Amino acid sequence: MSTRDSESAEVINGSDAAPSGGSKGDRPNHERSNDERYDAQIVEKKWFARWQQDATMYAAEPNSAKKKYYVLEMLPYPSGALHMGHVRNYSIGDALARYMWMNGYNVLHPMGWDSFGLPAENAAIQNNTPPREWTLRNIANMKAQMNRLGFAYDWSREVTTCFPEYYRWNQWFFIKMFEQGLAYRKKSNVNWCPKCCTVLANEQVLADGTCWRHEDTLVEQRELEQWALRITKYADELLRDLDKLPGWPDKVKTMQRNWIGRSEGTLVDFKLDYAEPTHTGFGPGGSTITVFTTRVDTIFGATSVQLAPEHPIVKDLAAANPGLRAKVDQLIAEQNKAKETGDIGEIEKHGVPTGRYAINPYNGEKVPVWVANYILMDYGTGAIMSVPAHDERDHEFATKYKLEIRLVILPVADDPEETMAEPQLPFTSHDGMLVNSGPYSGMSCADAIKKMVEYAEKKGFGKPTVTYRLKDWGISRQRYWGTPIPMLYCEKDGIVAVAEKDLPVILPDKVDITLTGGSPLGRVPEFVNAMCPKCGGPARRETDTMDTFVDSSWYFYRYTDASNDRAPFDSKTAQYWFGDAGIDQYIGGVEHAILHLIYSRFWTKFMRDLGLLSNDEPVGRLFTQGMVIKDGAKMSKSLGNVVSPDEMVARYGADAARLYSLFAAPPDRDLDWQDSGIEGIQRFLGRVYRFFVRHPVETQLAKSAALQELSPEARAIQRKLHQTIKRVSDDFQGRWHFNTCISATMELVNALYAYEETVAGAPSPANGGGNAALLAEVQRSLVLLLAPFAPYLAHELWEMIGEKESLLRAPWPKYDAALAKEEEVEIPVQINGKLRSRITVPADAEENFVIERALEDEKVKAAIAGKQVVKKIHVLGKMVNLVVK
RNA sequence: GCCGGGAUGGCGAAAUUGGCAGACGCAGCGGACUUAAAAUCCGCAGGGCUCAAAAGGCCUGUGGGGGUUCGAUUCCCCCUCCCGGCACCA
Repeated sequence: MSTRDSESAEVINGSDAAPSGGSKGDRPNHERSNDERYDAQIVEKKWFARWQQDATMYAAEPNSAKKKYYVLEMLPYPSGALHMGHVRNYSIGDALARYMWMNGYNVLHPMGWDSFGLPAENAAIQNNTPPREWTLRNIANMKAQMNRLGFAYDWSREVTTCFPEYYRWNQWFFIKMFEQGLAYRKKSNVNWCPKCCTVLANEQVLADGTCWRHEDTLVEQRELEQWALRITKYADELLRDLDKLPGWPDKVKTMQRNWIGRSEGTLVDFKLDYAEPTHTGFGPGGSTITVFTTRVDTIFGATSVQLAPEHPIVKDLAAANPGLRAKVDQLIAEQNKAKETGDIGEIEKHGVPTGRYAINPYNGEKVPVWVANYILMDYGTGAIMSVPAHDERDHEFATKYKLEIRLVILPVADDPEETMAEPQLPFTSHDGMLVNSGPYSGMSCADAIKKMVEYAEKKGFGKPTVTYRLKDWGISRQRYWGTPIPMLYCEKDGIVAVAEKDLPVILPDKVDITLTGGSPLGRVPEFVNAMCPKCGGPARRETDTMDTFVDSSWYFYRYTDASNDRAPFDSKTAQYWFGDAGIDQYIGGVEHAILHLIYSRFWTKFMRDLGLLSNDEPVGRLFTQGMVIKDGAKMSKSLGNVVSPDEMVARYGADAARLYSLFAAPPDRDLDWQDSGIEGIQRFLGRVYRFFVRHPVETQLAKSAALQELSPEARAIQRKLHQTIKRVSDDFQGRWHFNTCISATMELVNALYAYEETVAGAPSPANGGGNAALLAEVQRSLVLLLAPFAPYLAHELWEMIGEKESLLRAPWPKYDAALAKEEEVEIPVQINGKLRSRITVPADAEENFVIERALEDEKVKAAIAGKQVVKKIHVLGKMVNLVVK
């Protein structure tokens, strides 16, 4: 699923990092400080080893009475090594998963590999390593990296899409779609990337006409027959159901809306004029041109009809007219070139008259029929009515070719005099009044559209319609490393699906994958030659493979029942985890806003209609994290600003890398990586650790001792603790600003150090009494607050304070409003909105009391001397403002 | 052109409901510890002016301009710049 991973394999090197510290000889003076030093490498290795033996601590509990929570990060393409974007993505998900566990939920938090795809083939060609081998080695390496980073995944549910146990269900789904007419063969102009040597889906071509994997390579147009999935059947539902997704970012929903591109309009038949019979086959009563328009109200201003160069009528006309044909071929060439360079929006408009006329059914007027290079055959009907007065493109074209421009809409203004003023052309507003439009003159645009559509329907020359920009999903790929399409071509029976009992169609191992000469599978006779399941005769296998986006369209259902060999998954189990609303929280990059996130919505609706699911949508809440950048630019090899997670782990530890990626910016914003920043985090972790070393507490103390008789300083710490619990919990519950969760925790630690400084000896449990018990409670809570973000350190401290139960299942600390409440507050006093003084009052002091105190304040007295207080504003606990004259 | 998002110290950022702008961290400066350094701990710190200095005081400040309000980083109008997406889609 990863877009453009070019990082090569790097072996995790955390295990052979140099030991920190560096003191070799006897240096008794520094013994103490060395004991206090936190060595992340040693501590993390210790817990890493334990976690490998106790993987079950992460597993979801299927029969639990707890409430379920499904948190998921987008699965990576196994490119070789994790990059910082992955670390950020997974740190967010892991923190959330751990938090939800600690809050008593039954959490599903799985991981897998989107492991089919082109890079494996390209690597195979370069290094002479089979794609499977290369892929599996990368998976092993990246899994080791994930484990070293301490992400708590339920590996018992691991999904690897290139395994037959998985892709057989791709084939199964495909056959179901074929049976229902949702998968079909289609000959059309398709996007062809000369570097990938394969067809691409529309979604995989970037705005500038380049390939999503090769930004320097323009995609070509080729006419090919290939398999397509009828996603357009769900176009309307895909659009409507976006309204059911309040947990999705507006940005993503807007992008999907634009992509689906629903447009309501009218189809209108223009009869081709037969006054000039020709030998082209269009005699009297000849052919009809159906145009699509969203502005039928402007039809009395139509002064020509424009056809796409590839329109069938143009083909017929050109066939009989070599002069026209040459010009049309020229227009087609211009259009293709513009499509390839992505400049279709800036193409210079050209057109040629066909010499024929069409009849406007509303007024019987004959208008010339032209062919123009800016009309697209694959949108609407490939034919438009041209209204130069009210459409920018038509206006430009008509001006260039001196076609008539006829005003039929006038602007409506408040002032009736202005209404009649001639607008600047083209006047494209929908807010207007019709003129020069026969019986419709005087109507508003909206009314006219209604009446005109009614009339067209009554007379049978037109009807309302809806068109979409969204096209069916072309999924054939002329490459090797993908799911074989389970179809056969039989001379007798034609196109036949592989029998279900014969699934999976296994992707053969030893295949010549050179890029030329069509689909590699076509060169494997054992694969190609098969038997027709209908007649038993010889049949040829389909040799194209599926787009890898098929793999990721339903993988998250497979996690719920990953080893099922009778079905893609068990419906009941999937229903438990998906509920009605889908995945509770999905986290990934915004680059999949269109691709993966629209395909998987489509797949869910298809599976629902198949009876496998009851949810309409796969993802209830979606979070798109920002990019990790450095020196103001996205990390890339060519810029040389790549930060390697392995290096960060080796140098600072996994906790520091994770904590920094959450601390440096709110997760939805881009994160500017600074090496000095992660050093600060390392210092913080050491600071926490040192405090625990200096103040060893037994956790039982926190549970047993009474918390009364606290010194004022201890009471302040208690207050700070509960304020911190509130801030961290609120941010988890609400807006997910982990940076402020972490800074709040830092403040608590700073307060602990200040406490230690102020009250000499007070923190020691040797003092006994309430203060020591409180300190134990604070330290225990601090570990819990850190656990979602820095699991290694948290586990180490948890053990140090004598806790035995699993930290991952320990209950999240409870916030106590009474304990968090300040007794006294400092209130700013403003005079005319400017800060002049501060007074300290009891937190719940009444207004009169506070204002009285403010007026007694020396600085305030000086500021208002000789003036009259005309207004007194008091906001409880916030401020006082005195307005004086 | 259209649709999103953004602009706050030297830097990353915070201010959650209109109420002390700059929490927290980085970089910086000063101090303690040390033979020294590292590490650690403590402190200072938006800009400007005033004051011998300090304390203090005053002015100013959240991209720019206007507005609403006792009070605006926050709400409204206009503008500039940056990032992302879409774009002859009829």
